[in-house]
Amino acid sequence: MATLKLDDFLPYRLSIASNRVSAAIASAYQALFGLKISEWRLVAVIAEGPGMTQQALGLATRMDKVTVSRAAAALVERGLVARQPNPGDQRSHMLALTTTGRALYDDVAPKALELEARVFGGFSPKEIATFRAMLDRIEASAAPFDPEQG
Amino acid sequence: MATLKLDDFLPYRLSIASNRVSAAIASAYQALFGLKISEWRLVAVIAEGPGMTQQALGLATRMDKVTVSRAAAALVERGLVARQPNPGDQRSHMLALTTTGRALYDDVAPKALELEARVFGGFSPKEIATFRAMLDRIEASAAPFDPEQG
DNA sequence: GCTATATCGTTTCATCTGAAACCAGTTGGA
DNA sequence: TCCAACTGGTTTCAGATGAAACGATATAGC
Repeated sequence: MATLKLDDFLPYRLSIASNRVSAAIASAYQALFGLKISEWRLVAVIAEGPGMTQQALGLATRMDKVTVSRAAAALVERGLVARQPNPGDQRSHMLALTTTGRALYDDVAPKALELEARVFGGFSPKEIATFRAMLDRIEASAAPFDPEQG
Repeated sequence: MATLKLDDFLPYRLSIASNRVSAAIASAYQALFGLKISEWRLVAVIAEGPGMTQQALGLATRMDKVTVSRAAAALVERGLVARQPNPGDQRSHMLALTTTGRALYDDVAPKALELEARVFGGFSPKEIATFRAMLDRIEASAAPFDPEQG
């Protein structure tokens, strides 16, 4: 008879920790900037490399195309992102930050890093590197099970 | 102008890794046993220490009382869990596994450990301990922001 | 060219989640 | 012994999520 203590079960611990962090971040973004996490992710990726289609954004953020569609629509609606025609394909558009969007990004980014610093504040640079590498390995070994092929 | 590469942002990486693992586990439980993660968590905790109220289960699994209520109802409905009167308080019940429920648990637990082993297979015992300790710290430092208090 | 198939993005629908309202039962004071 | 405040649990409601169906455009094979 196998025994399993829930508190020792790593997938459970991982889920709890991740949910707590996400909840903290989500409520901060919402309160400070009226942004959802999915919207913030899009802004961050578009800021890095403007002129991406939603399909490319989905790959970059590992989010579902439905989520991307809704987040993009909200950002366009708020005037933070503009859609430009994609010369090569009329089904899609190139997304870029507007001036307002850029200003918001410049505002949010430092706060995001600050939040990260608070949550991972006790970690040394070496520990951060170790943790990041572990997440990579977990992500890779969990992916095969996962239907979504990000 | 702060720059933030999403792929380097730890809360993002944590969320992605956790979601992948959860999705893998959820679909396995669903396919093999018809259990949701919340239901499985309840079964695991009740197996460890029978005779808990839903309130205690919520604390042990860190799940919302609504989630616990629904998971418990589903398990009772399926005959895996039985409610016994709580002599000290008529608002609540003591939950325990039925014989069927115990049999299911004995069936699920090894599979759960197997899945965990597959996802964390590349980790040495020392790495597992390190990772667990890091999750503890993250959980602790994210909790203060989080409205839900255990 | 023309048609079948594939792709980008949106919409619809069914499910999951938790906040808030709610009901039943409990407790602490006057 | 009341009644007000509280607590355990359920129900209701609103938001988030993703699978599947859909419309519009692109592409490949004939």
